[in-house]
Amino acid sequence: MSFFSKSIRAVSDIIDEAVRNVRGRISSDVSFSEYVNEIEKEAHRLYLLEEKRVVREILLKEINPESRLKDTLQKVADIVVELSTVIANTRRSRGGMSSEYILSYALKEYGIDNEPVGRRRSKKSYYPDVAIPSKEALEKNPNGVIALAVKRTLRERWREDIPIFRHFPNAAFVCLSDSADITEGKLLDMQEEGLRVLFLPDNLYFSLKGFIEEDIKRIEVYELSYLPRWIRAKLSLLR
Amino acid sequence: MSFFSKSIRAVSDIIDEAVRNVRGRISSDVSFSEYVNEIEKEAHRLYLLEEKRVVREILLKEINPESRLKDTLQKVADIVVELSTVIANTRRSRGGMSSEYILSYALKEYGIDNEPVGRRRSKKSYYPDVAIPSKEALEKNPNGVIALAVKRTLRERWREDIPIFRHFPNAAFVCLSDSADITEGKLLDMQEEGLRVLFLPDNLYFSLKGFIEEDIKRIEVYELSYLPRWIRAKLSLLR
DNA sequence: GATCCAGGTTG
DNA sequence: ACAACCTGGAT
Repeated sequence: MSFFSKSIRAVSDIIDEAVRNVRGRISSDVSFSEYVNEIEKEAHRLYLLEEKRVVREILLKEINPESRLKDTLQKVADIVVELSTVIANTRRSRGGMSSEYILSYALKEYGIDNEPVGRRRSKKSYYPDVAIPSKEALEKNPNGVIALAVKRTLRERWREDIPIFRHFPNAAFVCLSDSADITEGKLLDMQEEGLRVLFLPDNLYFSLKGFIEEDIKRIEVYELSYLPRWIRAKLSLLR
Repeated sequence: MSFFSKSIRAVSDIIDEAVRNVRGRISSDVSFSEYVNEIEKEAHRLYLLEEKRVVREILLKEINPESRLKDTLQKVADIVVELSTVIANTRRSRGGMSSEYILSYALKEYGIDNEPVGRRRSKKSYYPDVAIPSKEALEKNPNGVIALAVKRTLRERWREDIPIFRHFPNAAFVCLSDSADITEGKLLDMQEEGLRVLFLPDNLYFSLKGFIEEDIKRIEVYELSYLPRWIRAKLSLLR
């Protein structure tokens, strides 16, 4: 781990603060989708503040503050290039962690027992990101568990999560960011590749509702705010 | 496109120079795997030089060279953060393009007609990266074409390429970098998920040969140097 | 050691 | 406009 990443607050720290900040300012009748997205945005804002703070710290540590740029250009350029990789990949990893934690947290708030699966999947690489009610159930009772895969944005990466639909009869793919890159073409591809249950942030769902009702017959597509009710309905069937 | 990325030489420019440089220094009996990996490394080296040149250019353009760091810290930090995203993602995109071009180029050198498919796949998102003998054949004669998916490194992204094995009877996954992250666990997962033909750089293949022969029965795993011969054998069967 | 992609660039 | 890249370390 680099100096950069070990100087930044833990993901859970930032999520906790984001939750406190969002709680203080939203109304109690906010939808599940809005709640999740508000936390996500606030956590992102906090992270970027953190990031800039640490970058300034590193620059001051590595370069004499009295020096002129023309004399340290080579060194500054080296730092930029080296930090680029670390900053970008820290963002990636933590962005993903954040999504999983936020979804897990919000579901608990809505009374749904669940456990984030974490990176440690060893043998079972097709495991989901969030297990309902628990990770243990993934092993002991795969037919009685609800398996959620979550991504902030999609790109082509949604394909990586298709296997959960073959391994768990009750699975769903959750797209978290309300500015995620979901398109009609992607929905058609998802349908073709075996994605079976999809939750989209409310705004994205409603903007695609017409197309979905017309052309997507083999995926159950729902608005994110329906997720807690969908889970409860599934759980009552599984009981 | 940012100033950064439009100031860097085109991918094909760098590959061309890399090929010239490598040609001038390798022996004529080098293996296909070594040839590909030498080009890949030289292209990478040239790219990093380019990158640093452009970073220096940007710093000089954005910041007064006479200024002291303590007076421009905020601005330098802003540039670092902003450039991080661009630099890292330019690397990603171009790294991928380079792999596809290099493989395509090397196959042509070995007398095998092929066409890089490019990003434009519109409807057919399960298309491969390199089509033999042509992109046109992907549509017109999917059973008579050889479809290659190529990645520099794997991470979990190899899963994205599994669909080519369902869509093309003659398909192979090619792992290009001789320091790619291939492991025994990944080979087992690939086998489980339906990857059927895999080419690994010679060094990686031989380091895993024992495990492969013992535990990987449902993937045809070959050393990269065998690829041209494998393609010719397939082509003669398809004819 | 598998998975993330606080994601812009590429064609 | 859009799908695919991951010259990839952090988690």
